[in-house]
Amino acid sequence: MQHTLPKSERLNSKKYIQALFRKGAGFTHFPFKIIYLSLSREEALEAMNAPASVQEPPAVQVLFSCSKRNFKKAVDRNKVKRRMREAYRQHKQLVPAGSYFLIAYIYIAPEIFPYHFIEEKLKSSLKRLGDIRK
RNA sequence: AACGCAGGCUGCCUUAUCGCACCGGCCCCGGCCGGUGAGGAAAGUCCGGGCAACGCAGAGCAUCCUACUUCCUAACAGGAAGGGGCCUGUGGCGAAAGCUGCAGGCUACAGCCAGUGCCACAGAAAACAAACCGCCCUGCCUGCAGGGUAAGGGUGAAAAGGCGGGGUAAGAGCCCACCGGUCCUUUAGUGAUAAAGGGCGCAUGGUAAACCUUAGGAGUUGAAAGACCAAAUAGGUUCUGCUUUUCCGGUUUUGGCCGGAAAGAGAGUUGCUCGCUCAAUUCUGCCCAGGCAGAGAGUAGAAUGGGUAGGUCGAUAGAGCCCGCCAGUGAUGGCGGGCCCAGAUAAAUGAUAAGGAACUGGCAUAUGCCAGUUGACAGAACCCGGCUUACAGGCCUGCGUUUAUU
RNA sequence: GCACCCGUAGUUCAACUGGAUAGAAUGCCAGAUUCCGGUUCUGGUGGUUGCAGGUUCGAACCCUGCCGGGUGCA
Repeated sequence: MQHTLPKSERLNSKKYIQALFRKGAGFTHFPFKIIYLSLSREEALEAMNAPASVQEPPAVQVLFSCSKRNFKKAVDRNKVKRRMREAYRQHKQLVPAGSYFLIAYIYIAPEIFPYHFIEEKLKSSLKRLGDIRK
């Protein structure tokens, strides 16, 4: 499996973001809050916003966010989101394939942690997600 | 040399691997190859434009903004140069007050002799005036009355030009010299203004970041503007207010028809007024010859309810950047040459490693070795010109203080 | 992205559109009342008027720049 994270694997549909936050289940795994939602294949395809030529949607569409309340400066928000995205890219093979999912990672800690801490925490959170799905 | 303050410049570089966004090319149509990829403030959103829409965006009033002069600019509340005022340092003259040269800094700096308002407390009095103490004159009942007086005291942030001399009963620009003020003239300057001369004894303190006056300027809304494509749906329903008019001409459908003119609820234009533009003005019934009622239409307001949550353009070659020459004190402008430099849209710049460079500390002092750090403020969102604010370290300039040397 | 509003004791509000110790309620503290607590009464406490400049003799109020909080807009 490749360590890539193209646009098709990132959630960008306004409609499905709203659906995820309204209907999705979630848990807290410090320093993240994780919300996930299971989809059918057709829904996953629509959520991609991709051209009609694409037939197979990715297993997971993910989004990363952090609150403006905790980080007032845009630089800090960008830094946190980039670190989360990098950690997810390195370890996304931990999510087992088979069904279609939307996942939101929300950073809830009030301070910025170094990359390796975030990486470890994200790894363990992905394992926990896999257990839930079983 | 060290420290502090102010201003300006800079804001680590190179390469590799993995990954992200855009552009170009190839082709087996989703992969490969190549290129490019945050800032001086991208920030605050405080000014000024471009651009776009508003049915044509005209006049007056209101409202808001600006305010020494000249210039620069697409424009500006920005910038440059200059003038006036204030402050600091230092030198000269002088007994002092003060005057003046040089250097630096600050300056929302039009008008309170157009008008109005305000100036608490204190004080006699806070502005066409006015007598508390004091001073002087007169009268007599010898401590009171009448009068003169703004030099002195006291109050206050501020007391009716300042200071000296004359003058006087005591005083007072009452008179005079100097300084200040104001008006006029001349000269210099594009101008603010400056200098000189003359008139006026000068009856008119402060406040316009108080109302206001004068001069100049501003239409409103902002890319969630706006244009197009696709999808969906219902320019839906209910209630309330207002309007739905008049005249002229023709006519063998005469309670009708045709043509013309005015009016017209209301809407749009910036808050108001005018002006301009748009604008339903129809049908049926009854009474019987111009009225009533109903429906419909237009319009304003309120309530209630439904759909979409995608894409393309706008949108990245511009008042653009770099170099040189010329004009100008300068901001800036002109000419020539070269260059293409982010365009995302739940929102692209990250992670890791190596080398160099810089700084800090230690050993040691041509300089080498070892260790550590690469840090501050901060992330484009239609684009420009400014302003303001934030900023580790390094470099440069100016000023001040201390120490050392000459 | 754009437009707009508001900052006064710990809290909720005043302060005559510039005038002197910035008030009131509540809260907190102490005392009185009670066997104790509450209620009630008395006294006290608490403020860099968000911050920094400016205008003025004088600023919570006027002007400028920052800081913080909030609201609306397809």
